[in-house]
Amino acid sequence: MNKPAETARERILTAANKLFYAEGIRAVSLDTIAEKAGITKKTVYYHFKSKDDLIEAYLASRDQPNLNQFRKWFGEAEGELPDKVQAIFRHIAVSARHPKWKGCGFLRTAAELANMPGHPAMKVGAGHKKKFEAWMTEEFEAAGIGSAPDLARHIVLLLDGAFSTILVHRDPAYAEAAGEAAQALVASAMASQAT
Amino acid sequence: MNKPAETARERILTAANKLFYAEGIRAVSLDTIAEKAGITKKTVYYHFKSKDDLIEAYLASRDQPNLNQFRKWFGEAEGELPDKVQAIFRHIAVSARHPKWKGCGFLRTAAELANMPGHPAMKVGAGHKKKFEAWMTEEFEAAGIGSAPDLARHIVLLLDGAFSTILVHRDPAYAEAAGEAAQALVASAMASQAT
DNA sequence: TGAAGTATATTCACTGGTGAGTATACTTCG
DNA sequence: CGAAGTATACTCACCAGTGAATATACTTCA
Repeated sequence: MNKPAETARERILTAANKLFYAEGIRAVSLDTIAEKAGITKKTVYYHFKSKDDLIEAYLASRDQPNLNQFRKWFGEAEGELPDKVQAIFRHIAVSARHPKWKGCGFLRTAAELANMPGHPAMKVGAGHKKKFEAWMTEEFEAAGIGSAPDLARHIVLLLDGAFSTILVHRDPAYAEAAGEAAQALVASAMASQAT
Repeated sequence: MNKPAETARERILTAANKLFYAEGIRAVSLDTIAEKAGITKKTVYYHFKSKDDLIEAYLASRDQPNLNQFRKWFGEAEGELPDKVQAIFRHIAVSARHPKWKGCGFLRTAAELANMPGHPAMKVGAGHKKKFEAWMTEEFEAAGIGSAPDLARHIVLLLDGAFSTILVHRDPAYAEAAGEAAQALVASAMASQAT
């Protein structure tokens, strides 16, 4: 009945999350992950077929938590729709000030695996981004915006642009700028929509 | 009087360009680069202090060519300022259809080196992106747009967003969408500017 | 002029270390 | 018992970087 708090599999995933995100996919060995999880490499291979399999599981484990985070930022924001969208970017700017922030794990993994388009982790990453875009589309449709899919895509572009440029310049101001552009685009789409 | 066409150093850089861009920084060994360049690894170390040094040189060698490409696309485009900006995105969409296209080398390198913010290659990458932003600012200022720096930054965000999302989804349509958003932002900035 | 010296450029063969993945044996508990 | 889970100890390939030697070309000065 005593809870060891975490199974071996969970400890592996926790360690993989931290290390893959902090250092990058190819920079981290399974030896390092096993050591951090407090088990041996063979146990990693018992729970995961290969390193690629673990990479996929790492991204899959971030899918829902990340989406929920965005939903929370959006939902709890004050103001109208444009402000709620902008709030997402404001929160990213805040996150990006933490020293451990290293951009978007999905985007960075996609960059590292660019030469393996069929990699299962790439599909998880693409699925994650699609879900975000679909959610934005829903929100815009609910607000009666006609060009909801186009607008959602523009927001996605600004969001991923913010992740990338902040990482290059180490300057969260790019998230603020993206938030302003997003706010303007949403406001403009609402204005051109007769009520 | 016979021309050996390329020095060893140039051959190394050419090989590094192709391999680093195609496979990623950490995925490519100096053995592979040396082999592709038709020389010995030790010769690589004669011309470059370390792998990190070669990575830096690789990015530096892409700085001007990439900027010139953007300038050419912009300069040769028909139409007004918004259309010229949009043309950049249209050309990216075309490029992204080539099978060898793997996104922006600067962005992907930044993603791989996210855990080494002080890496010299990161500075080269940041400098490259800053130059693009500065050039856009100039163009907008020349057109009499008051908020030129803000607008330039928004274009940068859309551009890097396009690079990232195309890579994730393997879908050049994101460049078209970004181009439309960029076109709209520029047109809007021009409209709100009294002539 | 030409021999001796020096800088440039390159090779072969190697090292110490790490990487992914595995063969086999031990443990623990239903 | 026997299956699930874990450990020890290993293989084999690769990788960043180096030591020692060599070839080539450019000085310098007797």
